[in-house]
Amino acid sequence: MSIPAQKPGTDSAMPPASAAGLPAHELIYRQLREQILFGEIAPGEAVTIQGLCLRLGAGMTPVREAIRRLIAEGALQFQGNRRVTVPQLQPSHVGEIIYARQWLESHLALRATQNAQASDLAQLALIDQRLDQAIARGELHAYLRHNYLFHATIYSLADAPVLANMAEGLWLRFGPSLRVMIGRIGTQNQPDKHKDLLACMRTGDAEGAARAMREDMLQGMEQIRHILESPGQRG
Amino acid sequence: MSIPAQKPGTDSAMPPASAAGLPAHELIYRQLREQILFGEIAPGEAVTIQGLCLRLGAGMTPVREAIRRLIAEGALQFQGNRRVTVPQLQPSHVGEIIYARQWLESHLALRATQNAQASDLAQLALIDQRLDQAIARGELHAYLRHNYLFHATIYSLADAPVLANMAEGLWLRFGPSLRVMIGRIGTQNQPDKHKDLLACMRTGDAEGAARAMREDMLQGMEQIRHILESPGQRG
DNA sequence: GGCCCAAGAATATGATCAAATGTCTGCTTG
DNA sequence: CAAGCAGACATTTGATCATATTCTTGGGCC
Repeated sequence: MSIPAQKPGTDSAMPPASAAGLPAHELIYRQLREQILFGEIAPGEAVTIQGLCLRLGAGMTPVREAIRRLIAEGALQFQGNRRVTVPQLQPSHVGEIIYARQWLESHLALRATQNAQASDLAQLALIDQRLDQAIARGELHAYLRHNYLFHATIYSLADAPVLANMAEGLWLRFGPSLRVMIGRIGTQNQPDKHKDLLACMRTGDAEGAARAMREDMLQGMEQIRHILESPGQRG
Repeated sequence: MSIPAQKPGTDSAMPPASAAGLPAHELIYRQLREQILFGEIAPGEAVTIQGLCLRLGAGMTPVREAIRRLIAEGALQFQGNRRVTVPQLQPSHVGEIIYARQWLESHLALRATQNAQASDLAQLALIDQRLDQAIARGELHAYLRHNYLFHATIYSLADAPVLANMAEGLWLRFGPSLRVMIGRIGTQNQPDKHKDLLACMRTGDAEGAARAMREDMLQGMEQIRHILESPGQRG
């Protein structure tokens, strides 16, 4: 996704308010994206433009633009006759996503290992530590957010904007189902390969990092596939 | 307010235009997409909302939605200060796209071979025949369109919507530069592997089809990379 | 050369029009 | 007489437009 370029403003003091100065459609896009990835909106749920206008207290135009953008990214789908919903992930789609993430994420991890500075590794370790906290406390929202942040940080380290963009796009597709899966199984039963991955990155073992990333991804995706194929689809 | 809207049973004069009934933002999106892929708008060129409103004779809202969508797909980029342009492809991006298309297109060709019916193969052969005509006549526009159509048809045959979507998204990124490249080199010097690919598909040799597709892609992308790295970037 | 002002373009709002869905009523039929 | 279906209506929602507002930018003036 495109992080808007440095504010061409005159001053140097960028206030910590992250939401300052950005256009409304950008803010709405981010809010909706968050809610789809981590939050309130479940797979299969329908969203209405006017409902969002009320919920977010915004006008129609920015909401419409944000929705178009999310549809283009696959986070929402146009359900034929004017109805927009969060897509239900199909088991066959999981297979496609696994195939794509295998070569995307492993390559991104490889390149990130080659580029990573000590400060980057420290930041990743911090994120992973917070992730462990969220697991221990069973905090669903924090778990999802930090897990995503861990991967997204590696994407940005890879210095491969096109591939990173593709990988982030895939998160929007399986993210909602990931949330359902974790919500049902719990954060406790989520072993990850982040420690292995970080160890490889520290020693510069790019191939090993790629392998760890691939295994980490596979673990999660197979659980999603299992949930989707089991009876008792969401209600 | 209570004017009973006559049910559209009073048809009689339904224009055969295929573009009928679709919302304006969808039509504008398609027009812009065409123009970026095959047509008038060159890499680096800036597009203004109001300019498009005049050129396409549409209101602002549909134009804005179409632009957001194209930005999300990477066909346009948000140039910081409220300026929207067609991105200039960087040589490093070409490397990323090659890496992605290797996996994507070969897999899609493999699956398409497994799914293809005789009628599908006939349609592909027809497209390729028209492509050869365009090459022989040096028709740039027809060449680009049929080349894209050939690949897009294979994507749709693969029955893998997520991967096909990713592959089509990549076309929007290198399409404009492909047009520049062909425009400079000419259609004559564009050997393709389409005949090999079709032969493999006819015999059910999925692996061979994947290999041919990969080689076809590599030929084109390397030429794009060469053009980008050569002096005299277009202006 | 720097600052102010004006023009133009993008953002955002609300209103208006059209279409679709869901409901309600009345008629027909078993 | 009750139940089911059909047709119209009303409400909800999406699509589009005209307009106000803000921000950038370029030129003119001091």
